[in-house]
Amino acid sequence: MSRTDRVVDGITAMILDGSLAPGDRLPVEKDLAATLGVSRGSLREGVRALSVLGVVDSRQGDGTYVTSLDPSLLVAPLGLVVELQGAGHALHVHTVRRMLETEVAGLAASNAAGAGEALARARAALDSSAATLAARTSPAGGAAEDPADHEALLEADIAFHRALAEAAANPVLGALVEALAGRTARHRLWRGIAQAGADERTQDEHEAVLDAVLAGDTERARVRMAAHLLEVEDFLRAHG
Amino acid sequence: MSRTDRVVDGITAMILDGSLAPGDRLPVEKDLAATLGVSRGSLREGVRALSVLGVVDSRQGDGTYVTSLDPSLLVAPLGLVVELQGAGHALHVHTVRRMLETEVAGLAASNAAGAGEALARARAALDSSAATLAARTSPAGGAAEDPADHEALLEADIAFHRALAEAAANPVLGALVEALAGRTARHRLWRGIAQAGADERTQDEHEAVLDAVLAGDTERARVRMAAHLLEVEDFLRAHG
DNA sequence: GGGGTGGATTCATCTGATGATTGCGCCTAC
DNA sequence: GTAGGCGCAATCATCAGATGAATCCACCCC
Repeated sequence: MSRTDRVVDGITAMILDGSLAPGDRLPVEKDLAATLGVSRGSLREGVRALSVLGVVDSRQGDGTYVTSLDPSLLVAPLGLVVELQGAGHALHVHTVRRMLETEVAGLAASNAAGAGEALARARAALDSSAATLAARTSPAGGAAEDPADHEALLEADIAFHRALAEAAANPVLGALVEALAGRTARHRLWRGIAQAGADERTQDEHEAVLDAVLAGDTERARVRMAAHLLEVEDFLRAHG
Repeated sequence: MSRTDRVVDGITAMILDGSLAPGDRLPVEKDLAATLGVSRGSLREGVRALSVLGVVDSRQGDGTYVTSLDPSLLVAPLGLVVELQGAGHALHVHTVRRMLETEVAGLAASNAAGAGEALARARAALDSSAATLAARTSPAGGAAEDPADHEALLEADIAFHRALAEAAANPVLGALVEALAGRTARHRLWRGIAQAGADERTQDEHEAVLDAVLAGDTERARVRMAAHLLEVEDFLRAHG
């Protein structure tokens, strides 16, 4: 086992056995290096690795702290990994995303009564994208999309799905969906959707999902979300 | 942006734009450090971080290579992250696991015809655990479980779910399930199940799932897997 | 032709030093 | 007495150089 691995294992072990809790500050580099029996260089490599994983956070002039260990933080690096998959497993990734988002819609519908704020954000996101679609200069299906419109629709799409995930009230589920539907992946998708002139249809599908969620109709919400993402998958197959 | 981040971004960018493909060898540390404009120490921190993420692999005396970038490799660090969640989000994690495994069962049933080998391994895993249950000295429900039996049941459980995931033929899905149902998490679960004397029942549930999968009955496979994992979740709530 | 051996290459690790940033206590001015 | 500014100490960030360990590969001997 390399020195760096010893560092990573040592620090995670300290977190697991409770000697380091979220928010706690790690010993200074020199002391921690001595404790773990490695040099400062090796220690820094290990700490940096944990930093990339979102487990700790180093601040110059201050110290190194254990993060909150929130799922959203820790799953973030998975997004990078999804990017690296490239086109090879894009369809597989999206299949999993569809499964998870379907459950998100179902849970959000079940929780509709207690998730008013999150659902209001979902509503606002759809209003925003509707306004963009109504106000844009070029007609639907035009090849010369306004890049600003494109960006606005992408933002609204992300906001909509994120708000639904919050309404589902499962942070692990939300974090995974966020990681799987990465920004660049979505960027590619939306390009294809816009080129096919299907952005208005996407808007309608989003509206249908939200209607079912707001009505607390779990099954309809699930089916509509699944159908929506199957459409997206078709775009992946056809234009991806 | 720190130097190390520059290193991570630089290397991932090279992979994304195709100048580095899976299996390729990275330039030697000195050259790469010069290219990225950082010292060797900073370069090593960045490379080590990517190594922990499973993106690259350094071998002393040889060189540093881009890994296969298989989902199973890249999702592995997620397992560590799940461990760190501790009891806080255990139920949330398992809820997501249930969702994914339900889909695994469904896909495995759909693919039953073309996944004979994987399903044979699932069958073998169940035979193994059945033999363990039949041969064990202490009667069911005994508090004094044989640790060896406990370990054997755990192994068979892991093998069963893994074989099903292979039959589902979606590597991303399989990798996620593997990460979510980590070894130590399962260890805790099985302890609770054994103490409650429910290991025979678990065996029956596994058998029911496999029957439906082998019959190619997607819906029955899904329902039975979901029901099985709901049982497990009840143990989490009661004894976790 | 096959197997062993040596050198060259490359990563692994350590040591020491310097700069940048932050936090905190003290000190001064009002 | 209080508020604001200043300086010092602590800490991480980064660099440079040197040594050890593992691997690969070509060469040589048999």
